[in-house]
Amino acid sequence: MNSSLSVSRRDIIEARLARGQEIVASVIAQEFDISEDAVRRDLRALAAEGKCRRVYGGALPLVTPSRPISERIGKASERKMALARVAAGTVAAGELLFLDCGSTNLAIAALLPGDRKLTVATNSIDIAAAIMKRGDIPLILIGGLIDPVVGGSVDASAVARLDELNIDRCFVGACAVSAETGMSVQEHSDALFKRKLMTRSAINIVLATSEKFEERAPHRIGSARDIDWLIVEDDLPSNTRQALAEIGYALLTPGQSAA
Amino acid sequence: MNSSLSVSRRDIIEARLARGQEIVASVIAQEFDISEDAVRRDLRALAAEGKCRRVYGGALPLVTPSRPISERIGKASERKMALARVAAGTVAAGELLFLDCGSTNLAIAALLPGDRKLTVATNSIDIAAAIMKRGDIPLILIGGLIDPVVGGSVDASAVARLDELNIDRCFVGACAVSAETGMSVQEHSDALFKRKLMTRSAINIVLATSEKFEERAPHRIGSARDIDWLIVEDDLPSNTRQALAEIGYALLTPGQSAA
DNA sequence: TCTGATGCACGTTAATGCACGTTTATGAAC
DNA sequence: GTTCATAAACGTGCATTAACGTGCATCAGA
Repeated sequence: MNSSLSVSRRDIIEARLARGQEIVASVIAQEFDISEDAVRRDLRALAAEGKCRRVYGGALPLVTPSRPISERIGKASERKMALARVAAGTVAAGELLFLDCGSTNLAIAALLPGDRKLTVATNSIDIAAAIMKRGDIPLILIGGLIDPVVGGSVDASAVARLDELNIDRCFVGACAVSAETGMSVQEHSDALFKRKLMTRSAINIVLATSEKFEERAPHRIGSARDIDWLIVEDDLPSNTRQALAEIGYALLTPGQSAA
Repeated sequence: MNSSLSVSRRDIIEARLARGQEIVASVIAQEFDISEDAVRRDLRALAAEGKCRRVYGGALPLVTPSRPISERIGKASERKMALARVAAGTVAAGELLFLDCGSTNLAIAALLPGDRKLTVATNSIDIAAAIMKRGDIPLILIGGLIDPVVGGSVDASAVARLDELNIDRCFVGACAVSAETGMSVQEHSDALFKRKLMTRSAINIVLATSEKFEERAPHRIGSARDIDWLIVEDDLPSNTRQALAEIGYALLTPGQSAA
């Protein structure tokens, strides 16, 4: 790739930090095939410019509230970011990912590792914009008539396009989740799209903030046997968590993933 | 012909930079079988012209490859807005419009009248985002593999989708325009897409700021007989304007439209 | 002859990797 | 809970390599 120029390498690191990603020195060293000394020098320089916070083992983005406000406004809460970070950590090199519509999945777009030859497909305009802004991940857009509520295409034409993809890992959005009724969404066509989508993916993952367990929605898209992982927050009540586990949901949480 | 050879090499480097590619001096030297000194001289000259950023080992495009289009969004200058206003004024009620990729067309998205039962189709992520943000115009998105330079899908899959649309009025983007060579763009696949696009639309309109007449681009997309209107700025030199008119371009300008 | 592009020689500078001693985090032993 | 050992990460200095700019000679085309 474009690793031959040291300045562009520093630009790449800076872009990742600006995106909110953590930088691990040893990972960068391996990715660009240079010694960790060189990486440390880059990180030191970036920290000197105030672009990041230097920590033992790498660098952290500084969460300045002064960043483009428009970017932060609609941006996911810290809790969604935590779920997204777990989700981004599950991806394997070379996979074709699908990011379904949804604000939590939008957070994933910014946090995906940039060094694993991933490809991202999506039907969401916002997620497409986020991936394109990164510039380091090939993007396949699923077109069709845009549903203004969903913020992406979920019509028959979009469903038809799914047959052209062999998805490795799919992050499915859901409006409401419960142990009893499974996962549901508001729109009928959205539900049709998601059901088809899950059949086209080897691995299906749903991210659900704790609010999702309070919500109800009319159109069911599936239950435990349809997905491989359910990523939930640390504060989800243990009885809810137990109920989910008994029905067969494989749970992941930020706390457990950090360990 | 030595000098013309040299010029063409520099043009090639410049075109690559314009496409967002990074330039490695040693690679160029080997590719053209010249010494690195000559390459460095080229890069120094380009940097002096403000065409690139000189770095140790080569050169980087000024706008980082990651955000080619999104950077330009901000400066949808008043001049582009003026062209876009003329364009938006041409639409008739009930039409299916197509907004091709391009910052000028992005400006149209915000200026379209909201009360004429329009439908908008586009292959541009940024334009889709703009239309969706309005919320008052139905939107059809053309999907496919996203070309990061173009900022939208222009691959074979996108071209195939065009057959499903009967477009009433299409605003086609162009990188370079001239009376002699017609309208051209940087990317090959983009050119293929635009040529097909124009055959699917009853009316084709191109918006060209005056800079477009100074630019050159490799891939021709058409000439006077392929479009119905060419919208240009008021300050376009009258000899250029006359040359265009003689060849058969039907011109529209903000001044004339205001009258 | 003149111009401009080129390649080469020269001293200079930037980026890197390695060696060295120091600091930090972690976990086991007490 | 404190102490201590250990390994990983750290910073610094240094040598090496690649790229740099400049000046100059050369060569082809005008």
